[in-house]
Amino acid sequence: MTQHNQKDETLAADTSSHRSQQEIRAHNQALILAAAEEEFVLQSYRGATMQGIADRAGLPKANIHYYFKNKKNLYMAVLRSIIQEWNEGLVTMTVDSDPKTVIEKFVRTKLHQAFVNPSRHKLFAIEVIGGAPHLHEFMSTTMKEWVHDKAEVMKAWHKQGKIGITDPLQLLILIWATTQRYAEFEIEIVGLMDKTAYGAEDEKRAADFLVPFILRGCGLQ
Amino acid sequence: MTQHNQKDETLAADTSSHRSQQEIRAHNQALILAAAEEEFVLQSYRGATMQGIADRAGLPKANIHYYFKNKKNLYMAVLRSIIQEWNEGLVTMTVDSDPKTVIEKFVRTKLHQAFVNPSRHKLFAIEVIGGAPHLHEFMSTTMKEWVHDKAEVMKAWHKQGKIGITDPLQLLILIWATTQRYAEFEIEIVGLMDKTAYGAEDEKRAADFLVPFILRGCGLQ
DNA sequence: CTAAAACCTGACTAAATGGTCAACTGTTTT
DNA sequence: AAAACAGTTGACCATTTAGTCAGGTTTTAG
Repeated sequence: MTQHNQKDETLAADTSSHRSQQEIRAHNQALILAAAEEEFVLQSYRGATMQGIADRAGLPKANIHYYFKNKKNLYMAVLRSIIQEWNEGLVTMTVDSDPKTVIEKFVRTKLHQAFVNPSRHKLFAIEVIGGAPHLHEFMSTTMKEWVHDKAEVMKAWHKQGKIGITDPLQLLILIWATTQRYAEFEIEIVGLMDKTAYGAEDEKRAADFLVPFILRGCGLQ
Repeated sequence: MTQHNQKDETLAADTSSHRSQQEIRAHNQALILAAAEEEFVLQSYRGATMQGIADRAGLPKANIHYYFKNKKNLYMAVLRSIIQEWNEGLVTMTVDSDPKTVIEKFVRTKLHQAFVNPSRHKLFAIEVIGGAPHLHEFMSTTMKEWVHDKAEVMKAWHKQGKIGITDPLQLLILIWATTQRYAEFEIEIVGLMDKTAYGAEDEKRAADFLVPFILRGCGLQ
């Protein structure tokens, strides 16, 4: 509303001894977004309260409303940052790429994202499971294009005899399912391993299993 | 609203021309549980309202409270019915079983459950993603025992050279992830296939991809 | 230095919602 | 038949919570 005023205007120069308004704004928005992400995951949209988010961010509730018009607005902002990360994690994949290399890289990237930032994957999952009411646009444009594009590449690979997969969509679903699972079902998996949280070795353990398994499944080993 | 005509009312002994109280009770409880399941999936625990569940069941709100003490009670009842189904879908798996047969059966069973009753899988997933606050007991007893039991069997298979898997837990995670994904992410998957709902052929398409892929991954083909 | 702009926040309000209850109707038992 | 019991429901209440706002403080620009 009243907060789309000055944006960068200085970028580097800041000689003030106090925190500039830009810094404050950036800092607080990041603080709120992080708090909101956690709260929305733990409590889901309706269960999360603005007061809870405020407490987690260490700010008064009215301040949350100062930066984000309303709850929905804040939720959308969190989703937007997740989509942004999703876009960054994309592997380049062309007809001339080596399937084994590309698929291994893709699996490892997605798996790493899952272990590094499980909250985001959980939130995304909850949104999709609940019917993706706020993600329709993203899923029917960006994501669909990407999927169809990659499916074409994989079909070409198959024609060249480079890969044993005839239904690329199913493979993409499988890779997403298996990698993201470690984030989404963190509590269950950690519990089954008699731990309380993932250790550094768990991503490796997952990758050591998953990468060869999937390559074998694709007939690439 | 008032169209709950009597159904069979024949069951065994019922000479009355009206519905017996037992029938009424069973009927209404089932009605409410089904409505609650949908509502809890779509809105998540806090988002679901007793009024919403009542509307979906075609009953006045106070009637929901007559059958289920409170919201939590109702939610737990829904979870309990899900766990019951989970227990029924278990494949018998011993050291002497044939890995290929057992794994294929397991995958097909889980996949079928996912396509037949996606709502339940969605609800279970939301619960786990949100930290499984109501499933701790189930996960730390029944489920853990089952997993450790099957892991032992698979380790024995590996020692006998019957299977190329050294980390059975990872395999179980993968099978659950890939099969349940079709239920949990129904909206996304259906959207990517340019449909609005699964058709009869989609379970087959998933099975035709998944079963050979997983068997290959296990080195069983 | 000063005025404007941006930031901050305690106190308040309106709406939503879980849960209760008393009065009622229909069924079962004796 | 009639008492006892089970099911039904509109009206009500207490609590929670998103969102507002007026008046404050701090930063920035001229």
